[in-house]
Amino acid sequence: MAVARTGSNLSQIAALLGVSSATVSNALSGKGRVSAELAEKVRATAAELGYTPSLTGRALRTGRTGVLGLVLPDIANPLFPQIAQAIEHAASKAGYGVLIADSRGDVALQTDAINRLIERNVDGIVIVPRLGTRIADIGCPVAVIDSPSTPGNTVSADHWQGGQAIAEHLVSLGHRKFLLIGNNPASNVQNDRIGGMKSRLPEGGIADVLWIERHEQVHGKGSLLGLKQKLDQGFTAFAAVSDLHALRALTELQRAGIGVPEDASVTGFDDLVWSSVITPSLTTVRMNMAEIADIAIAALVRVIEADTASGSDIPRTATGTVAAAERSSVPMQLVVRQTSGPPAPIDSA
Amino acid sequence: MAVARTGSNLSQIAALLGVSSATVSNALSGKGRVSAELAEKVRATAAELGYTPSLTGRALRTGRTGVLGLVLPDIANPLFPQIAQAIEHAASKAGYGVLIADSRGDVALQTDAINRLIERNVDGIVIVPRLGTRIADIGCPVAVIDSPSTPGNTVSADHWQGGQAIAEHLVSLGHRKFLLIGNNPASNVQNDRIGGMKSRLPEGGIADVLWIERHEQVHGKGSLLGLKQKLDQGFTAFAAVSDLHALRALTELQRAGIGVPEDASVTGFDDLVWSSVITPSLTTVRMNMAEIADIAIAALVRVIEADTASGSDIPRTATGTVAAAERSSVPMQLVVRQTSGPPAPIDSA
DNA sequence: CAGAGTTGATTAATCGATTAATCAACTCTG
DNA sequence: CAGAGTTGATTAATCGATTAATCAACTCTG
Repeated sequence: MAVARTGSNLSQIAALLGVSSATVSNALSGKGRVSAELAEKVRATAAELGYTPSLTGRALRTGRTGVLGLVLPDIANPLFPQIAQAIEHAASKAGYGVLIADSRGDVALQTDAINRLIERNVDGIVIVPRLGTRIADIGCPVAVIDSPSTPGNTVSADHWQGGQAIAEHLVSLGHRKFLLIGNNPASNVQNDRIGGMKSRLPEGGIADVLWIERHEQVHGKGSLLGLKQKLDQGFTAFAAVSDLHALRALTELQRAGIGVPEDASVTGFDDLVWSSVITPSLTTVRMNMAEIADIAIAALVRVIEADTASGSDIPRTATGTVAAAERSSVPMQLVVRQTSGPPAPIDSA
Repeated sequence: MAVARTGSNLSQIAALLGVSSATVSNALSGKGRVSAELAEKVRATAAELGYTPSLTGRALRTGRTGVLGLVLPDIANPLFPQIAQAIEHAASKAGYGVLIADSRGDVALQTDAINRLIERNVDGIVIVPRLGTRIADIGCPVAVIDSPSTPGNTVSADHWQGGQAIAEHLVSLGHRKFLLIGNNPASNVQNDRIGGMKSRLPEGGIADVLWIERHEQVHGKGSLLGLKQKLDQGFTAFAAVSDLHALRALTELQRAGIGVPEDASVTGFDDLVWSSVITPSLTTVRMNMAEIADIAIAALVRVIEADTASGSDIPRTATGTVAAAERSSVPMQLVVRQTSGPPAPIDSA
């Protein structure tokens, strides 16, 4: 029944050296009192045998699995790869593995996903909540990556500042009449981005917001956004809250024979993989996911280790805390490419 | 030190009922001999206490962690979310968790990623290998999702048949001169797709292949593909091996003032999220990822369970087998949207 | 009704690592 | 040189679940 593992365990090393397994454990962890020369011998034999500690054995004894859960409710989110990669890398550096739990885009299943992770005894959870979802007290340390304006947010990109950066860029090019394209007004992220853009409007500037979900409820899914008419109304800058919607706007304008960027500028958010290869390539704003992930993991690990240190007398509910970080927002970076340019001279004919 | 867990374990239930923990274990697993009424009482108290077995304890004893690893070396792959979601769902149905390991797009790091998973004692690994990588004997059960033409492939979409479906569609619309757009000729998936498309060429049909990576080595990254000239040379159908490249082609054509689909048809592969919202929406081919994942997980679980059943006397190397499935390819499905249409009438002026 | 067989439970070992408690052998110090 | 303190190790319990081995109490059968 016992599985043939990589071969070595503590007692094998111990037997080989004629010492107790406790001594081997102490030597390798550097915790107990072991003479320098014996410790060296232990390390040598461990290396020779290719010993890797059984995380299962350790987990059973210490109560910590060394695994974090990652919950990304909005699977359709094209940022998924970037986020997953960054989190995995940051966690791996901190000595943790990452278990994924998908909620198939369904808000109700988000709780299921979280429970599945908890059943597997994850030490903590990183969650990028679906729009509007409040993270209830879960009973295990959590780091939330959403937006700085969300209560309980651990760390996230500074979407507001990103909006400002895009708006400043467009304003400096001479644009005055903006169509801001969002998807769902319930999203904190989208609201921050739009708020940031609006906050940098020049005097006399105009910024209408087009919410795609509302538009589609009226005109049907995948319908045109009517950007040609907007252009005729004098809008020259089409600033979307995501590259996804920017792409939609760009192709709709191109299809209508409108030149980008000569006749209209288009901008996005997120710098998705294809943003740089389309023609014209997309001006956008990028988040520093690596840094966000590092901060989130660091904050989470801090809570986990504080939990363990404080011992078992603390009631479980107290451990259901949302991790806090000193820096809760990371600046976004403007990426100027080809879809933004000065507005066409006004047709004063 | 002991962590305050959800509260209940086998011995607590046992103590509460005044029986031994072995009996509780037997009652819940249905393995040993337990009277029907006692079994019922055990189940009732277990439910009452909200007992969930400690997977760590079980793992230590049985040598199986109930966790699978997922290796997706090409993180930039926009299919990532779909794949991860499908695998997680299939694994979850089979009672397994999914640990991710990212190799940051680097082939060399693929091995690192795999080793990290093995150190965490995953029971098996699902891998979508990076182009051209052969999966060496890993020392743990593996399921490979690549392409039917790859040796050692467990299951994958039938990329060849997908290519045929797209080609048949375009041929039936009247196209005769195709530009097939690929990225890297070392990719089995891309070669299958292109091979499939070529195999359905009508008599006298022409199909050139444009490999983007080679093109960019000459003309620089993100450079134009020169599709306008191709159109002038009589090419009417631009069939890419991925939606990503189809999007690149589409925007390049649109930017050059060429109407899609009136003047040229464009098709992709994969049905990525944005394919349906761009204008015109993209004709493409979709893989049935849910079914592929189900088959892959089923095959993997079969190997894992066979391993365990056969006991520990079998040398470890024997367990490094690639899982095989009865059905190793799953048909792709043509999705006709707006970017494909009949070719423009020949300018016989 | 003796002996075999069955039923329903318990005992005790085990998976690997960690760690508090203990202990033997030194080394000091006054 | 007795007693306190230190050093370097071992002992043994523990985390939770599983399971082979054992056992007591029945129920048959010839």
